[in-house]
Amino acid sequence: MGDKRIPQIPLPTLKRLPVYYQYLTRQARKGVTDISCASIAKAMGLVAVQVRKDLQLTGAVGRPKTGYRLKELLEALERTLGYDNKTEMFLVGVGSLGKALLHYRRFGDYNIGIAAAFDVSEDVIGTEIDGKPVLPFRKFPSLCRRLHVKFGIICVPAEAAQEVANIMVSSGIEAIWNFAPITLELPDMVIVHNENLTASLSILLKKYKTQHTGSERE
Amino acid sequence: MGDKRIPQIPLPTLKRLPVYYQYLTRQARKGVTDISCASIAKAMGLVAVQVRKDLQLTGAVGRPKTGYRLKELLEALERTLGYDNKTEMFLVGVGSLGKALLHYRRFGDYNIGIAAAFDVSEDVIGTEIDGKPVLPFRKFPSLCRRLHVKFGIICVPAEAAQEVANIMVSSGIEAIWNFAPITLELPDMVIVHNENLTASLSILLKKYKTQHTGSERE
DNA sequence: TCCTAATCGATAAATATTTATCGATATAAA
DNA sequence: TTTATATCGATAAATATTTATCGATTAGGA
Repeated sequence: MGDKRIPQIPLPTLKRLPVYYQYLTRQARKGVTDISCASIAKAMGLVAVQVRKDLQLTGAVGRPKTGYRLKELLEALERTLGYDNKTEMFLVGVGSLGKALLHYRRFGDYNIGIAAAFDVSEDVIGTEIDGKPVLPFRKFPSLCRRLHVKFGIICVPAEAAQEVANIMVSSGIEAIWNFAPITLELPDMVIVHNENLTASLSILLKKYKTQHTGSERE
Repeated sequence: MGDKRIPQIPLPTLKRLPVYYQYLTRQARKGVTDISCASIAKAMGLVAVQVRKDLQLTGAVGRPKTGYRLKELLEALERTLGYDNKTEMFLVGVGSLGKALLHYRRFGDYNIGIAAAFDVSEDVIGTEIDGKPVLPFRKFPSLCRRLHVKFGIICVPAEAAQEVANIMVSSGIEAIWNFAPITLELPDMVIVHNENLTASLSILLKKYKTQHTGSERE
């Protein structure tokens, strides 16, 4: 079911790589030039072997006794994660969450930008948020095709999400970052990545209760 | 490293349970009364055995031929995920993301509420967002103790996150939902759940590139 | 009433991921 | 120059997770 193509990088590793990258960027800014798996692991609450195995998948090579050259390691991560090419996205749904994402500056660090936002509400159409124009959603298909945008962000309510996704895909979008708490039904070709904040908060809640009310009573 | 307590529910399952819950709630609203693993799996892009195994961990019991009684299943999930008790949270950092979370209505569906927000900026202190007061951060410790709030949300910039987390913990917070892109160093007792939006977007990017530029050239 | 088909629950197999171990090697100190 | 040691890379072991299989059971139709 869904995409059966074998990923070159296991998903658990892929989830950790960007976090390593963030940490390593900060270390580089502090002036660190060489770094070992052990120190990375310590900072991130992991074990060294795991970090080593993850980093091996980026093609980076370290050296005995001193570890990795930080600069080389960052470059390897950038190549692996695709930060070395500019990526433009279109966002749909300029509610409070959509606005928050439009304000987010950090995406730029990874060569990712939101080119424009779309909505159906007259209240926001015509405004600009952090320099990005908010356009009427009916213009999405033509603009998407014209600018060859392949990435979409869905920030509309759950009820509207499937329809927005359908229009996105028929307009040429090939990868969707979905903040609506529903499972989108789309062709297997389309990459969907769900960001389900409520579900995520729910995990925190359960982890807490597991630890504090002991094991399930039975 | 970190918490070594064995979780009763495997993390991958725990991540899926709230998503089942969301889907099942919608089905219930549509008037569905009985539901099978096969149909749930189909809707969510999973396989039936996996859904069955996940649901078994909630204690719900299904019946041959008809599947689960939806009402019973929802109750089992609510018990398992802790939605059956009210949870109050404090949020720190009322930037655009913090505001977006304060506006989020869906947390209420799970009996989770943000009781108040805190910031150091005079621009927001004293305002109300969706009925929740924004208070000066210096009042956090006393209020936190007084109201016995155990859950904190961190929406401040990365540079300030560790300090905010420290103050949270010393004020009695026991579980933190962290939106800052850094790994917090805190006592093992404290549950931390990271919501790293940039890292997450990065995963989408990589999945896309993996599928479209084929396998790593080598 | 009897038969068929759909479904669960349990067990087992397969696969994926994490963790341990160990030899080789380069750096830095003696 | 020699030696001690931190580290990597590779391989192997352990663990966790997903997927397959199969018997038992129940609803619904013949």
